[in-house]
Amino acid sequence: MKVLIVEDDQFHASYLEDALVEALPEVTQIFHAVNGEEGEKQARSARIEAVVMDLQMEHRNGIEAARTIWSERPHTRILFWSNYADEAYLRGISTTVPEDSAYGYVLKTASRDRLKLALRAVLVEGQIMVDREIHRLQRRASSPRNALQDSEYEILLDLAIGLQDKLIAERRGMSLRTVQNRLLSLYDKLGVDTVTDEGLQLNKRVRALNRALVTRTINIDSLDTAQRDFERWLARRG
Amino acid sequence: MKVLIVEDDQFHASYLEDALVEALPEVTQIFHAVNGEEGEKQARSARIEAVVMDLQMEHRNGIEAARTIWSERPHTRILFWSNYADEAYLRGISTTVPEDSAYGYVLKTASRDRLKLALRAVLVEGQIMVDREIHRLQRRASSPRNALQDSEYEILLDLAIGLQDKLIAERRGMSLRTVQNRLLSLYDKLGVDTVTDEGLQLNKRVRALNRALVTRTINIDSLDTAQRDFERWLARRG
DNA sequence: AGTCATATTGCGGGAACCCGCAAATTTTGT
DNA sequence: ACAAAATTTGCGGGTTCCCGCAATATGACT
Repeated sequence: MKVLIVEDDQFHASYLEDALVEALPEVTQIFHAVNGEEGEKQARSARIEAVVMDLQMEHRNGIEAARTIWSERPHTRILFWSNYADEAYLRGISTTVPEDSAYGYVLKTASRDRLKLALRAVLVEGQIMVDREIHRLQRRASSPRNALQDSEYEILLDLAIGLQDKLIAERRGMSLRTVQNRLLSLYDKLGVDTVTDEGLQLNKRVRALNRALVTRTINIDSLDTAQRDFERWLARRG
Repeated sequence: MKVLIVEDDQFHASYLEDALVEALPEVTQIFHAVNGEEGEKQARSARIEAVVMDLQMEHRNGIEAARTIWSERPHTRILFWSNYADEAYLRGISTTVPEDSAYGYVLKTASRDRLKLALRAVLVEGQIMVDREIHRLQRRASSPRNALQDSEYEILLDLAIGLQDKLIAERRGMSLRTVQNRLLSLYDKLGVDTVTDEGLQLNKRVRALNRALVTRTINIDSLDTAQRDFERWLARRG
């Protein structure tokens, strides 16, 4: 069995490799990549079927790499291994994972035993395994109150890359007023208090982005991704 | 010699400890802390004079911890050890470091040898040692063109936490128009192109925050810090 | 002292933003 | 299928934002 480790931090990579050989005797070969782009290449050329993937990486992040890997070989089993329980990454995963492929999500703070368990469950047994901490977030994200629905999340990203109302309306096919309504509920859900105790006004848009970042609803990677998505849309639009 | 390691990632902490005992035989005791707050406490209670400090931490980041440690014992030698060459952290350090204390800045991607060298240079010899990558950033930050001056950086933070022009003007003691001028040059220096190739307009404020984050001029920690600074100012203002 | 560069400030106007109100449309529940 | 609930949309107005223009103020250099 061939396993690919995609991880830019050398310490974490070697720790992972150790855990891997301990936990899975069936592993015959271990490949390494230090960023998403390289990960995609190796997965392709070595016809990898099991991957352990960091999410935060310099060149192309784990979500994007997973997306292309799955598009080329949908049965690839991918265990995500990340520092944070970060809603931005979660959304990326749940919209990406193919119908019948196995994946898992483990935090780097998990014990070695739990990591080994997840390695076996996902890479060998083909199960779905998600860290409880993450799962809590996922539930919150799918409960009605206080959580962003996908359409609101899209608009949040649009806002975050600096689109103005009119442009968002065009991109998402809504009227101007609807966009503004969405923004209102976004402000509400993000807890944007536009007025301080002293009655001072704040800039809502900036405040919304600020809150979204601080609460880890989005992260800097997602700004990057959203920007590229937008540019692709621009190009198609002509 | 007693050394305190402040680092929330266990792998990095143990790697650091290994390097420390290899490089500095004069080390007699090693203390550990997993966040800034705990770091401050240990430094105080154990009267630590040498610290290796991660910058990115959950509870209180390295800059803030260093600030209080230095305020209590200005001769403490601190080696910062961080993942990123991040301008936001840099500004924090250069405004914090006392006149006659030693410090250093090493990237986690540096080789083990370079780390050991820095450990000796800073903690034992009391020298200043800054990774070349960082130094490049520092120079760029102090060269006239294209770099933010401190007053612009302040305004960037104000913008980033959502203050409107009028409030910034009050806080910084300038006229409204001056604030707007500052914002203009800020937009310029951050490379905020408000207009896409297709002639579409973008929201400058949000765009500015976006760019500042993506170029690592500021980071999410600094949003947090700036917010607290603002609240302190609010309280004083009454 | 005098000249030139740079910063600060006021004024004014067009565009964007925030949002209340009310009508039209879609979705949901039974 | 029908009513209630939620969403979408248009209109309009009060703010805030962006910025050109021009008058002062401040600083630097000779």
